[in-house]
Amino acid sequence: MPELPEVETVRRGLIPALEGRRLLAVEVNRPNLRFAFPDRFSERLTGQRIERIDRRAKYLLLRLDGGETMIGHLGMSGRFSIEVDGAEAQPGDFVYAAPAKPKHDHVVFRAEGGVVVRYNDPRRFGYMDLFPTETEAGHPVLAALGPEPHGNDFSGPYLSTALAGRRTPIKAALLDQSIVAGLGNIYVCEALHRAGISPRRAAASIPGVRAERLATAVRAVIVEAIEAGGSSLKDFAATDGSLGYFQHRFRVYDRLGTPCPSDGCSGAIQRIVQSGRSTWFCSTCQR
DNA sequence: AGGGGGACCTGTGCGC
DNA sequence: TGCGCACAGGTCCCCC
Repeated sequence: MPELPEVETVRRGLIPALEGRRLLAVEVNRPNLRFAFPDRFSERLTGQRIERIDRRAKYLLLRLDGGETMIGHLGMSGRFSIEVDGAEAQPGDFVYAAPAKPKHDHVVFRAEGGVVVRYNDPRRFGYMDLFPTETEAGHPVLAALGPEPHGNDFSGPYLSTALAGRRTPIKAALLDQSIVAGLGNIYVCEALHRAGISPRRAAASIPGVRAERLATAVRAVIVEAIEAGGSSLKDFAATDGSLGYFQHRFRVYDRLGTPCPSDGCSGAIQRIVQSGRSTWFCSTCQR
């Protein structure tokens, strides 16, 4: 499912269900997702109060009152759903849609107030770990991440410097989480189209004003997508079962053959493959 | 060292 | 209807 806007949407959905609540039980239904769960995963979570839920790039960070943080990544198909146990549900409670196939409910979190949060992930590319919060800066998956695309550290000058000397296509560079953290295939395609830059162009050939334009496009597409609740492909739903609607604003992603939406452009959207992944773009206005 | 390709998984949609 | 293939929002590892 998730790039940064979708993960942020999930975070916002989990907050009312979990923040301030203690975990009463955590069922782990298999030994691993993409990697093995850490030692005593369930035991270390049980009894902990979730003080806050943060996000870094595509990672969710659940801050526990015992001093550890649970980190989670949704991979390609991970999703959380929330239910409130019928007996404890109150009018107006966040009673949320159940996921499709229970056989892929790999982790079930039961919290105070009858809250049941299920992690469902058919492809199991997701990931969960626990670490002492004070060691966060050295955590292997977090240490090398670049700046958030809508944060103050991401700018035209930063991007220009980060891309210097890179022979790789700009499409691949923007997917590199150490350059900018949180973009995936959708938002890279969309940002390059907005910036009028070809996905095939060498990253190093985007200095100065073009880097400024690209950074602006990246920021804009991420901010708009967060505001829209992310993009819902297939049956993706946020934790509350609602759908993001940014997919209706896609200009190029999965739009092969449709007219280019750029003002005054007579091109049509094409699809190519780069590093084994689809890229959609307009070769008329993206140079 | 940077960059490309394959691997990890299951599900779905399409053409025949 | 069934079958096989292509493809899917991510990232890690290996090899050049």
